[in-house]
Amino acid sequence: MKLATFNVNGIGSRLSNLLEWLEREAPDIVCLQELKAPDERFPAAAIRKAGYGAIWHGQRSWNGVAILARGAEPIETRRGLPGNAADDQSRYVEAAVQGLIVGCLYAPNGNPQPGPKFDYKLAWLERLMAHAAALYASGHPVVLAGDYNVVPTDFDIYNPKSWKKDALLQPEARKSYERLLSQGWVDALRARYPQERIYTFWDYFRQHWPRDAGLRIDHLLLNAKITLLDAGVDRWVRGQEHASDHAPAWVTFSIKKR
DNA sequence: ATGTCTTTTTCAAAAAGA
Repeated sequence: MKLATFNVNGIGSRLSNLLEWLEREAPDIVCLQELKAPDERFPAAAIRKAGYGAIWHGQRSWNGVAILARGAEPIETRRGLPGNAADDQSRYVEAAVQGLIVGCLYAPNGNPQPGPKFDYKLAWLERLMAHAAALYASGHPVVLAGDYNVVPTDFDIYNPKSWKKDALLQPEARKSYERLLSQGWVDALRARYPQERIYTFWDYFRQHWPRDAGLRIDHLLLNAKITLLDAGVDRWVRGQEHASDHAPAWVTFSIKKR
């Protein structure tokens, strides 16, 4: 089983890149973030034609998340994180698919910090943590995949110097991610590559992609019911014409029998 | 401070978020 997460940065302008990637890599399950489209503009027909069932939680202009399943229909188990009924940003959707629970998330960026956006980010991560604890303990195999907007350590960025004040590197955000992991989750990319630098995002500025000046902010977290087989990043997608600023990250795994 | 891209309002150019 192969599950991938891909921040597309606009499903409307990225559809051809997405379809080419789906055809070439054929992941079984896909988590998408930053659709930047309301529900009625999700390209369900094109995705179905590519062989995928889908659920989505869109929003005009910003955010938006979706879960795709090759040759199957994801069964939605949740839309939106619990814990704040007033939160109307589309950043979480969850489904039962292929025998596991998949949580697809797009954490707040949090810039500028300090400020209300950073406060919202930390509060959102707290809510994620509370829900993740319940999922972890549910007895089901669970994968939590998406754009966490957290660079976990200085080893997860080409050079932290110019990002020291960025919300993605703040100690509070890093502590949140660390506390989440301490519930028992396996960070698939780091587990697979303990000694290598591995990135999932290269911003559009300052020639970051040609210089391989990347950040690791897209993460795939596995609970104890899942056995990690392999993981990686489809870097070729970032090198395409008209690419998103993120590349897809993926994991292959099996589900434990007991 | 800057860099670049996407979306929205509105139908060109600029603002805002990332």
